[in-house]
Amino acid sequence: MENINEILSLDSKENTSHFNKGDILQREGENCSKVFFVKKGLLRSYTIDDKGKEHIFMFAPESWVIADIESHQFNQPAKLFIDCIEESEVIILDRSLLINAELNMDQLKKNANLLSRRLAVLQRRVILLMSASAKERYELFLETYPKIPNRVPQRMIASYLGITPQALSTIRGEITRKK
Amino acid sequence: MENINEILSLDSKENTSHFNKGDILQREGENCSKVFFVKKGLLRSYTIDDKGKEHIFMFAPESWVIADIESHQFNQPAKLFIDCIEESEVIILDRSLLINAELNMDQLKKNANLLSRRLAVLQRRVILLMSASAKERYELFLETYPKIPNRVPQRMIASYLGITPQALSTIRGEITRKK
DNA sequence: GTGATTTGTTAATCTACATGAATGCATAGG
DNA sequence: CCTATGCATTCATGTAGATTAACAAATCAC
Repeated sequence: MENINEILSLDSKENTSHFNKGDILQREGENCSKVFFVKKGLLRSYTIDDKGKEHIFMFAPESWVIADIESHQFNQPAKLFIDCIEESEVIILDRSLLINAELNMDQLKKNANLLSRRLAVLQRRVILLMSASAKERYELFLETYPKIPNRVPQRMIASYLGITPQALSTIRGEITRKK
Repeated sequence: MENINEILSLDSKENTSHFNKGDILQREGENCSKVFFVKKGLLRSYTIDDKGKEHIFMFAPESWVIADIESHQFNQPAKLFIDCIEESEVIILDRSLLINAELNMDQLKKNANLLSRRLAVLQRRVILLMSASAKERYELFLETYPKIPNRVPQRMIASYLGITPQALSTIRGEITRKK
C-alpha cells in the first residue's frame, strides 16, 4: 500500500507517537475520528459483539493506514476498537485534516487510489466470507499475508477468519498431517 | 449515494444504453474494465463459485454505481458477473476515463467521498458476516434496503445474505409466525 | 390455452463449525 | 524460584444452516 506520507507530505518526526503492546488507541463509542498511520509495529481493529466475542476487522503492519471508516463516514461514534499487537510507532491524523487539507491534484488522485485498493481488498474478503470454507480462507490468508502469522497469536488469526481458535487448531492439524 | 454525474458532469442522454431483464453486462473472465452507472432499473454483481453457486455481491438500484473494483484495481480479468434484474438504463464508463479524466478539485473530492462511503458499507458487511446470525443479517438488510426486497426474488436476497433460499424461507416463516 | 420451467415453502437428514471442558506449555509477576 | 494467567490443542457434544427431496404456486414458452 502506498505511503500516506506521499499524500500528505507529513513531517513524520514531529507527529509520531509511541505505543506499547496492548495499548488501546481507540475504543468503541468514542467519537474521536482519528486515522492512524503505522510507521513501525502492528495494530489491529476489531469489534466486540453482544456475547462479548472479539471479531478482528483488519491488521495494520508497517506503512498501513487503519481507521474506523464507517463511523467517520456516517459521523457516528466508533464501532471499532484499535490497539497494539506489538510495540508501535504511529502517526495520528485527525479526519478533519484529511478532509479539509489543501491537497493538490496529485495527492487527491493518490488518495483515491489508496481508497480503491482498500475497496478491492474488502470486496475480496466479502466474497470469501460468503463462498469459502474456513480451511480455504485460512490457506488464502497465509498466501496473502505471509508475514503476519508469525507476529500474531493463533486466536487472533481465528478471529480475523471468523472462526474459533479451536476450529483453526483443527484445520492446522489437518494441514500438517497431510504433509 | 451521490450522483456520479456531479463528478463527471456527463451528458447523460448521449451515453445511456438500454438493457432488458436478464441481459448480462459483464462476465467473469472478461477484461473490459467498465463502470456502470444505473439511471433507471436494477443491476446486480455476483460470483459463481467452484460448485456453480451464485453469490451476490451487491445490488445497484437507481443512481448507484456498480463495477468490479477488485479487478480494476489489480488489473485482472473480471471476477464478477454484472446483469440486469429489471429493464434498465445504464451509463457505461470506461475505467480509463475515470482515471485519466481531467477532474477538477471538487470532482476529485466528491469521488473520494463516494469511495469512502462505499468502504463504510463494506466494512459493515464484513463485520455482519463475521458476527451476526442469518436472521439478524436478514432483519438488518430489510431495515437498510427497504425498497429492494419488493423488486428482487427471495433466492437473490438469500444469495446476498450468504445463505440458501430454504434457510431464508424458514427465517421468514419464523418472523411472520411471531407477529 | 397447455405443458414446462422457475419459484417459494416445508420437512428429513447431514455437516461444518461452535461450545464447553480438560490438559500440557509458555510467559509474566511476585 | 513458584504460582497464576493466558495460549494452543484435543475431544465430546450441540446447533445453525446446507443439502436433498417433494410439492404447490407462479411465470414462461409456444
